[in-house]
Amino acid sequence: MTQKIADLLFPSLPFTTEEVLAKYPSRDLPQGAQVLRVAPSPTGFMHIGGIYAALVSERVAHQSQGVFMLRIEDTDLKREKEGAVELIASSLEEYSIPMDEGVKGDLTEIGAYGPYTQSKRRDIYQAFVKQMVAEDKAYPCFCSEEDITALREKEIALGARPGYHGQFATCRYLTEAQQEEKIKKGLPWVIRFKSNGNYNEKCIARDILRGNREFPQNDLDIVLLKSDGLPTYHFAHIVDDHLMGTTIVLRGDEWFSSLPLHFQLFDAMGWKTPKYAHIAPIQKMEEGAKRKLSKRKDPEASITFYAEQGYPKQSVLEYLMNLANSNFEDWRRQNPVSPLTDFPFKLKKMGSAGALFDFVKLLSVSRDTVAHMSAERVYEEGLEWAEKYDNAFALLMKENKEKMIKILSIERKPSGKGRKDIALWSDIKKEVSCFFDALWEGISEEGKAFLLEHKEAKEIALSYQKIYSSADDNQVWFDKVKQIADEFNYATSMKDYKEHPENFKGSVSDIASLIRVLITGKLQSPDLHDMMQILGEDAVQKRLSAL
RNA sequence: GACCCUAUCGUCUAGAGGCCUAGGACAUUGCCCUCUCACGGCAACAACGCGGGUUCGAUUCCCGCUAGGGUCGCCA
Repeated sequence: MTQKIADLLFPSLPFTTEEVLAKYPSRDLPQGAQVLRVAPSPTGFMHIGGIYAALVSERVAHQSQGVFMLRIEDTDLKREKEGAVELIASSLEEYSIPMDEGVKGDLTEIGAYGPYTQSKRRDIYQAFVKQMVAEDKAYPCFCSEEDITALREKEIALGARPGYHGQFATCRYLTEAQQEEKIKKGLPWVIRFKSNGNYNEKCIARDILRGNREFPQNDLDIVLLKSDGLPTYHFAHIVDDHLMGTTIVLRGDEWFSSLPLHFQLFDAMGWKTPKYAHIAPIQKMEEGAKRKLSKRKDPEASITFYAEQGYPKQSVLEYLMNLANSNFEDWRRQNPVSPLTDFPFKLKKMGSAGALFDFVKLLSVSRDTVAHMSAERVYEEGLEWAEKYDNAFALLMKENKEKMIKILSIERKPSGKGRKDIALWSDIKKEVSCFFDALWEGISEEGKAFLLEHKEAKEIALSYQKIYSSADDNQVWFDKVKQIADEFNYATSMKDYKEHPENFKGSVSDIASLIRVLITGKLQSPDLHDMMQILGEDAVQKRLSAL
């Protein structure tokens, strides 16, 4: 009976649902393989939470010998921004999150279950929606925006639940003749789901992370197909994830409440439901309260923030992985140089409460990550960053490649137990500034304060200057520092000093610090002897006599 | 308003009735090491939101309360 209406609504579709289904055979995958996808909207903004979800999804898929897809959910033309798809695809590429199927940075698509861009799947959705109308599982609705607003007001006034449901779902009760008349009149329409749910009865929603939860059944006749002919999220989700063979739908928390609806839709189509995992959004602390990272208010919500500030991508990934599975850091200690992909990630170990993004911890993770890198890699990645965000410094780095690598090599050990002064690529400049006249900013505030505390700083510097030689090896170098210490009545051994501090003006530590301040401008630096070797005799002499 | 989710040190968390005197990491503090700063090592500080049950026993199970968060769109 309703076939007539279905034909009237969709007079010319290029294929039937049977033909579509035939083009999407079930996947031939090993036992236990999972198929996951990440499905962002091209809004021109790449949220850090999107990378988080993608990282986790990719791990689950590839660890199980499965498939990871990138699907573009562009069914809302109003929100779409130019270049947004490229941004999404290239972000995944930059963060080394490899996808097997989907849209690539150059906008081409790979994979046999496409297209992976929803706006290119319009006919597919329409074929299924047409079938639903024919089967009386969906119906056209001619309500205008004003009608819907009026309906809501009426419901609220009556104390009823808002929404298009039950007796309030006016278009549900239109006769076929009425439908036909309205269609022929050219009234705009949408297709709504004819829900058979009863709000007063319960249903069970299963979630991998939260377990089985009880919900009221869904009785909302939600929109399946919008007046522009594109599907809503709900319908696109059902159709795509069925056709593409998704086995686990990993998505944000905000979808949890839609679970009864989605189960109901799968059921109406006669399809097997995938498993679901809802993850909590990343939060931030503001005025003592946690709240979701907002793309409007929080620059750190966007991954461009991390790129600009110079956060190494590896560090961000390590931190996110730690947020996802807190035992990651234990594993990392045991396996300091293994690739991230060796970590046995467990979806079930993810927490269900929203995690607070902790920049102090991120920085700590990053220092550690960088400490494990070779000087060459630090140079290369640092240069890559500088070329985008600090041209002048990039130039200097390129002109002084060998010297830069020598500087970065000081106290750098493969074990990662060496220097930890670089967390961000933008830190490199500060750490090498004393080696280049163009960057040298003189003695820092703390350094000046230190010098003021030591009245005889100038004499010490001059005495030391006389005996310093760049030919000295580390041992000789330090013996000379001690010699100066002795000369000015500073303890040459820390032990002596600690036992009888009253016998000395200070310790060799003060002498070393004094030299360090004059040479590097700072109170902290990697190995002083090595620093002075690289600086060279002339520059050292100049700095020592600068007081 | 209705429905749903979440709740352990400052932060990320471990914990799935006795293994908990609640463990780890970051941060903080102290000590040690050392040829200086750092690195590293050791230690300290520091938490089960509140109230009822169930139980011989509850951080763990149940019920309230409270506090955060989410959903209720022709946005995803």
